[in-house]
Amino acid sequence: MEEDAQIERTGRGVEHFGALMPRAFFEAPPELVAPRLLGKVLVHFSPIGALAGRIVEVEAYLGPHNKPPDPAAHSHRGPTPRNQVLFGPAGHAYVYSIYGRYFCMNVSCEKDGQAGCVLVRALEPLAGPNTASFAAMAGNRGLAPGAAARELTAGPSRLCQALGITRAAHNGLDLLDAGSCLQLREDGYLVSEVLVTTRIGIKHAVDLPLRFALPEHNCLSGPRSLTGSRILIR
DNA sequence: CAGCCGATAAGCT
DNA sequence: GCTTATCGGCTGA
Repeated sequence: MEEDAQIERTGRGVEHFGALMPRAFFEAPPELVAPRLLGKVLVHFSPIGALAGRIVEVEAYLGPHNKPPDPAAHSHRGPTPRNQVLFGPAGHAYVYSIYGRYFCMNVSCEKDGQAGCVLVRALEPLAGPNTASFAAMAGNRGLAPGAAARELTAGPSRLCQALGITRAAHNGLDLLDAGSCLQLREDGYLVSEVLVTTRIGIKHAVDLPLRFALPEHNCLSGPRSLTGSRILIR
C-alpha cells in the first residue's frame, strides 16, 4: 500500500497534478507569495492514494525582520522548537497543532535564516463527486461520500483532515521535492483576480490586509460578510 | 444565516 | 498559568 504511494508520487500519473513548483517562487516576502499561490495544487501521496486540492484561500504571516512587525505570526518572537521550520529554507511545510485537536499547514517563505510563511486556509477538492479520492477525503473528515465540497476543505484544519496532513508525518517536509509525499504543483490554472481582506481568527494585527482568496469561490472559509478589495495579478 | 460557546492540549513565559 | 492562525453544535431571528 505504501509502495503504491511511492510509485505514484514519482511515476506515471503524477503529471496529472502539474509540475513541481520552483524554489525561487517561495524565496520572497509572504505577502507577495501568498496571492500567487492561489490556483496551485497541494497533493498528498497518502497510503490510500493521492489526495489533492486546488488552493483557493491563503493568509500571509510576516517574519520578525519586518517593519512594522507582525505580532500574529508564530515567528514573531524569534525561533523556538515549534517554529524552527519557518527560519529554514523556503518551500517547506510548517504544520502545527492548534486547540489541542486540529492541525494547520503553512508553506515557509524567504531564504534560509529568515522567517515568513503562507497559511493554506482553503482548497477546492481536486476530485469530483463519486470518485474514490473524493470519498476518501470525505471519510477522513468523518463525512458521507456525498458531502458538499466545502465541508471537506473550507478551513485550514478541515483541509489538513481531508488530505490526512499531520504534524508528526509532515512538519518540515520539502514540498518541492519529487520524493516527498506532500508536494506543491502548478498545472497551468490561471488566476487573474484576487480578493484581499483582513486575516481570520487572530487577536493581533487584525487590520493588516493579508488574506487572499479567489473571489466568490464556494470553498472559502470564514464569514461571507468579510469583504475587501480586489487586485489583478500577473 | 449570524453569533456564541465549549472542547482540549501544545507551546511559551 | 495563560494563550490560542479552529470547528461544530447550538441558539435566535
